[in-house]
Amino acid sequence: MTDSTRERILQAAGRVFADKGFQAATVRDICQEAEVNIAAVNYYFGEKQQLYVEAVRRARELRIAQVPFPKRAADSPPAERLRDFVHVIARRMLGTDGEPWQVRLMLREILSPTRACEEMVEDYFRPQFERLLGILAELLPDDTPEYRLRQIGFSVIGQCLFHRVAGEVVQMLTPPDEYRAHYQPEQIADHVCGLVFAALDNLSTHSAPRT
Amino acid sequence: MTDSTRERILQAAGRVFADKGFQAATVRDICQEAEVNIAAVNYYFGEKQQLYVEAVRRARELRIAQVPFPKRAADSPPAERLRDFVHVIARRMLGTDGEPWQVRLMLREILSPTRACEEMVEDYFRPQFERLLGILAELLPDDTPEYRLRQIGFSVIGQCLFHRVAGEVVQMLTPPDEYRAHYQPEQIADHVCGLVFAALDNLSTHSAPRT
DNA sequence: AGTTGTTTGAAACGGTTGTTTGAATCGCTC
DNA sequence: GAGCGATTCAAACAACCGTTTCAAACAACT
Repeated sequence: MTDSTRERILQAAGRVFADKGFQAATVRDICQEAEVNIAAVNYYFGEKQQLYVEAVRRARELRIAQVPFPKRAADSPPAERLRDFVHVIARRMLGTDGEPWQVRLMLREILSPTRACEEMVEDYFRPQFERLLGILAELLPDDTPEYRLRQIGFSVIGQCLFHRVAGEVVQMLTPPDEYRAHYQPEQIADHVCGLVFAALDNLSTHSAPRT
Repeated sequence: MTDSTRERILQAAGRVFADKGFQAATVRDICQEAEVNIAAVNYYFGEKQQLYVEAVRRARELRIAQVPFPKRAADSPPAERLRDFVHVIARRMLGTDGEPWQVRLMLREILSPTRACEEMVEDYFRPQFERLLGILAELLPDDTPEYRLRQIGFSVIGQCLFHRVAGEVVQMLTPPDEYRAHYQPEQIADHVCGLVFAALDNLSTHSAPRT
């Protein structure tokens, strides 16, 4: 919001932490990026660790604001709501709109959680995941056990997150023109939707899953 | 193989690099873990960077040796070969047999590739991925385009890798008893197989994928 | 035993780190 | 404009980093 010194430090810290990690990022790097004196970090945040925690929080806030959920009637068909959901999380994770450091910083926390992670899970991931489970419950037979809903939910998220985690390896394994043609966020979301819908169709008609 | 100084350094380096990252891991940490003098690192590897590269390579070699592919007739049904494949990569990524630092070190390379990554992709990921594509080609209609095979292949791997990347977050989002009951590597593999087989069934009967 | 090349050891080097200091500067009220 | 708290600045601090040094210990062969 305000373009104050404190805010400039927070965003510069986000960028530097995101592509170097906590240890490798130096407060001198961050302060140079923010065009601020070195002592400002200790003045505003006390220590490097605290700056990191607040930078992670800010990254999450900015990212959510950039790609909000579309307004849609709560009684629209569940298939449509699932499609919306996948597209939104794909764009949040992979989208080139906004700045990439925000998601990369969050990803670091997912991979090796620090103190900053608990807050991110409770305030952000959990409500989002509950929303997904609600949609899946409508698409599957009523007797589907909770644990299967969760497993399928993780499969949906996992397929999207994979391209954020392993994007560079995906690029090495895919011919360059094919990569450019088929690995935009929207297309990945479409593919995930297609695969999941196909599976759900089958799972809800043949009620017993394969063993 | 040999329990020489050099080998002890390599494995200690793997452990320390895996849970601290390249920068945060100090050669003093590594040498203390390996019970060798600090100078030994420079004697055997010249510099820290080179030690890192060789530690990543050793991690991969050890991990592959621990969970080999099962011998199976090449003309066995493709569905069976897919099941084998998923179970092997799930056990390699998530399995508690062997030591966990090996996979975590490889994961760091996937997330932010350094020089050590190219070799890992070409020698390990690419042949493994090609094997998967070959199986998928047998399970899908002949006119399925290459790019769709690859997308589905990434979906298979993505669902498994997710539990390695976000395992700790999954644990936070799942009731403890449910987690213990349903998130062992074998069960995750079974779930992925179930979902993928259900989708493939549907995609190969209704030849045109949903748009 | 003596010689040669390889491996280990303790100590030190220069450089960078996070953090602190104390003075200088700003923004404001009386 | 004097006073005062909030903010910025250059400089320095001790601690730690990767790397080097060089002598001691070892192994193998004549």
